[in-house]
Amino acid sequence: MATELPKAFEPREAQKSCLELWTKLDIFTAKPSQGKPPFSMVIPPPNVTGALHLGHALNNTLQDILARQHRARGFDTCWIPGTDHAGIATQAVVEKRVRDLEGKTRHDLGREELVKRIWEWKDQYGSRILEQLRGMGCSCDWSRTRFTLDSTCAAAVRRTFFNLFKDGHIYRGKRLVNWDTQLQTSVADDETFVETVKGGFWTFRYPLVDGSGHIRFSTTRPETMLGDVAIAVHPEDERYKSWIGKLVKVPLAGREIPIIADALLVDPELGTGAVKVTPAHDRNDHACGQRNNLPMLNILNPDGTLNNLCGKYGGLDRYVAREKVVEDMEALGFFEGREDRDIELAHSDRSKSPIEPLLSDQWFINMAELAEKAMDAVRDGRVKIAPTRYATTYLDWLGEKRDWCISRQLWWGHQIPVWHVRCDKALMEAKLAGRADIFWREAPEGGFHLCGIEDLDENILGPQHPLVRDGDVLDTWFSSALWPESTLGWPEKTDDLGKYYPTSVLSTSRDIITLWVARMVICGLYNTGHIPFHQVYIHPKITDGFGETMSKSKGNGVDPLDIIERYGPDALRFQMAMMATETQDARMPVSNVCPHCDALVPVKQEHMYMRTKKLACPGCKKTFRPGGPWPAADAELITAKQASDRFEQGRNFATKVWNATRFCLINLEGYTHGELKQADLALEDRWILSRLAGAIQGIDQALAQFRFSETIKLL
RNA sequence: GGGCGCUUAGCUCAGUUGGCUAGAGCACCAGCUCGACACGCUGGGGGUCACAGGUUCGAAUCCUGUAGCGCCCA
Repeated sequence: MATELPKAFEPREAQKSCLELWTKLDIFTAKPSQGKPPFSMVIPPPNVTGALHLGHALNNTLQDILARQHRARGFDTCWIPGTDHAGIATQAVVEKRVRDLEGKTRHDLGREELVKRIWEWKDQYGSRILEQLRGMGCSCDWSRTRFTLDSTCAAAVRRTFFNLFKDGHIYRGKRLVNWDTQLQTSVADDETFVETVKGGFWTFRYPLVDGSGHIRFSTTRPETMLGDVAIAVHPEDERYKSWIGKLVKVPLAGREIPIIADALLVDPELGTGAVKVTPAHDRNDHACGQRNNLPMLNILNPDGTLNNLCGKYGGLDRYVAREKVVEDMEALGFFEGREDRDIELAHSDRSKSPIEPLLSDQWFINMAELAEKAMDAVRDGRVKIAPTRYATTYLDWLGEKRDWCISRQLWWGHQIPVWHVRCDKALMEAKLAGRADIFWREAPEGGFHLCGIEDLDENILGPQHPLVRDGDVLDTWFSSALWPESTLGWPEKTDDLGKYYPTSVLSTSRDIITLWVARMVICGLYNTGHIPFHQVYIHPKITDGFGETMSKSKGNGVDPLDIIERYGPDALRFQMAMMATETQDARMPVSNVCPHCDALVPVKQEHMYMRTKKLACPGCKKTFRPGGPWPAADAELITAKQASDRFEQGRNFATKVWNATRFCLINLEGYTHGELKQADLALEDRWILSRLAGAIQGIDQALAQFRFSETIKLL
């Protein structure tokens, strides 16, 4: 018993021996055959692209506290770790590497080769996240580690899609996407940036068909007149009230379109008070088109030229056509003037070319029925959300029942298991009769869609009718939405699924309540008939010293390993739990550690977005690069680690515990363990024991309410 | 534009159904080389609880309004 501890607490040594001990004892592996009651959680899978920052550290610390508390209280605890393939983000990273290193685009490589490269990249870098989790001391069941693209998850994705397709929840529809005309692909909103460009603001007029006058309107994109299907005015606008319902002529298209009333699209104070409506090429117009049941006329080819709907303008680049359209309108006397204007225009991150809103074919999940069931699960209390106010976010969003667009024009992800074919219905019926693993139905664009549980042979209908697989992949959230059941082995009836599903607690960030939490409830209910988790805990967010959330693009994330290296994992965890208060987000002002003299140099707001490439230490005057998610090491400048004196409190607490233990061990030298009788105890000993019992009780109560900060104080 | 949240000490934050003199850590000041611990111990200064009204015996806490900040959705 008489082991004297070293005088100072060395977190690094302690961490090493703890990790070894934990591994040796294998205490984190859940064993469903044990008779203990289950306590299970799934980790919100971080993107394989990114390193973890303090936001993850916070969430994972809180989950670890819950896991360890339940383990200590005799639960069979199963905390499943894993990572997310993060379609767009990951593909973009690897595409950029290929472009930078080899000067090739993904089209040069081809689909198969690119996907192979991404897997290689993932195998190389994906483990970093799991190392970070281990380094933080997370007590995950590593034997059950999953990846959203591994075979277990793939089986769940396939089965879910097949069932949804068969049950008629999946349909093909049109949607406006951000189209990159140079790369000829759609890009996500967060892959675009807005830049102010010099443009024009043209005013034209269309003649009323009954000859009673003209209606004037303005536009920044004259070429879209070729796709106009209506002119909208405000229903209360006295100038136009009597014109609503009348027809006007679009001179260059020879089409007659109605004047309609739309209070949402039109601001009567702006411009002429009349707006042209091009529902296929503008977001607001598209919404207006849907509200008013207008046709959608697509006038663009994928390469940014006008298509053959545009008559003599067909084949012209949209910008050439713009000039031509203006000229022709002027020649016809319908042009009223042009003024210069700065336009806020979305550009593609990758090609830097202007984005065109374009209508394209996509796959959707119909939310009407599925969303209602997910709402019921929260309304009747089967799924509890803490803090309770976030239930509103969840219910409001689901209440809109907006259909979920699940197709993405990418190569990295679960490819949509639908094959297109054109042939006679009789052939389909003959060839596919009795096949329970294939479901088919007529496609709205003609021919048939076939969905298979396994990949389909393209010659299944004979060589005259080859199947063509849909090239799109599923939205990353589709596979994440299955995470609670897929990680436990569904659709197989595994022991894990029986014991650990539904999971006990889901701890996550509030910004994905809709994208992730709601969809997990939807899919969990659909797949298993049961909710995926009993409780949802929404944790606060860590922001930087200026109240801004940490993100990769802002460059203000802090690597937990920097903190661990300087203060130790216990300090990190202590501080994370300390910051997890009920009501608000917590600010974490950080400093760069001068790599030369170890001085702390506070991070300032102007260092955001990695604009500052070089800093001088005010102490030793030497220069370094501030810490951040840089893509690569800098050959000339050392990159600073980051630190914050906030963590000293945690470090000091860890030292205090260490020394108290040391004190006990020194005093217990020669003491043999025996039974304690309350009567023998001195008053001060009884007091200590009662305080201990009180603290344990208080902590259990606080944790049951997810009051982590309270817990730390009780310690 | 709609919704949610926040504003308490120099800094970061607690303050649960309204109820003793509004608390903690860091920073600051003073004193402590005492056998666990200076990454420590003891003590101290520091607040018009964003602002303006209201309800109440009593408001940081409840209500209304104003301002500023943040987030989500359009």
